[in-house]
Amino acid sequence: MAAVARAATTSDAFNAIAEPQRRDILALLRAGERPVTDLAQELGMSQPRASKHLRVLREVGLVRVRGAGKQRLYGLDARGLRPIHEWVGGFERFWNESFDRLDTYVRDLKQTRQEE
Amino acid sequence: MAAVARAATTSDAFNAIAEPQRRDILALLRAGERPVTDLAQELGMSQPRASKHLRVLREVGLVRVRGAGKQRLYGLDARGLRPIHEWVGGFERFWNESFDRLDTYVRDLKQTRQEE
DNA sequence: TTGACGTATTCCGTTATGGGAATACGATGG
DNA sequence: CCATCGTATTCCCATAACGGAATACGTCAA
Repeated sequence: MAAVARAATTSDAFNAIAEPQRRDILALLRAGERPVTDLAQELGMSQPRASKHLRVLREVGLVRVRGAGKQRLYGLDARGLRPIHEWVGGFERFWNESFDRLDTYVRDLKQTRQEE
Repeated sequence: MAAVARAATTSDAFNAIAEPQRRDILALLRAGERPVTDLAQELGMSQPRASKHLRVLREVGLVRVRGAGKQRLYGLDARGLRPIHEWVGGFERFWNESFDRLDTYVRDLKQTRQEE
């Protein structure tokens, strides 16, 4: 426990949605609650895997579980996505406006020789 | 090269912005182009570290570099954030609407005993 | 050329993540 | 109580990812 290594982890919404499969799960859940098996099958992944992803999603609060008899129904709790939407939204004017500036870059690149 | 292990990597915008420090960098760049040293200092991180983060951001296309004499100026290219904004936006109605549904959950939790 | 400055990269160590397989749990129906 | 279904967890592996420190590069000035 000397070096710090990886700083953050899969403990916030940003990280949670960085995983494609988790995004898929969230997307599916918009249609309504679903048991793990359902999701796993629909997404073509093993049940354990789906469970793991759901765990992460649950820990960050993007998903809720509800026991329904023998099953456990997972449901979406999108509130955690709002901060993300807002953060990204803070760049909205840039992805429209930035073209002028980009032209400058592009022009420059021809002599700067972009590495890689 | 048997087990696949981690599927995706830090090769897309979603992953890029999963890192708090990279988000900070992007935020700073909204003010305009900046050399690495500047960013590093302002964010209280070492120069190598800043360079590494900028590399990731560059590889996903969220940032552009431009050689300016002895320096290299980094600039924002927010276009890559748009898809993210849209994806997350797809959940907008849920973080407002979902309260009704949440009530159901909450009511249920009292008997289901949410683990952890 | 040499030196200096600004910046990128490499090497190393640590951590954590995603996946697979097997297994442990929990609840329900007999 | 037992078998079973649905689901979560554990164990293990391979890999990638951050961080730090040292170092290699590239460019410009003298």
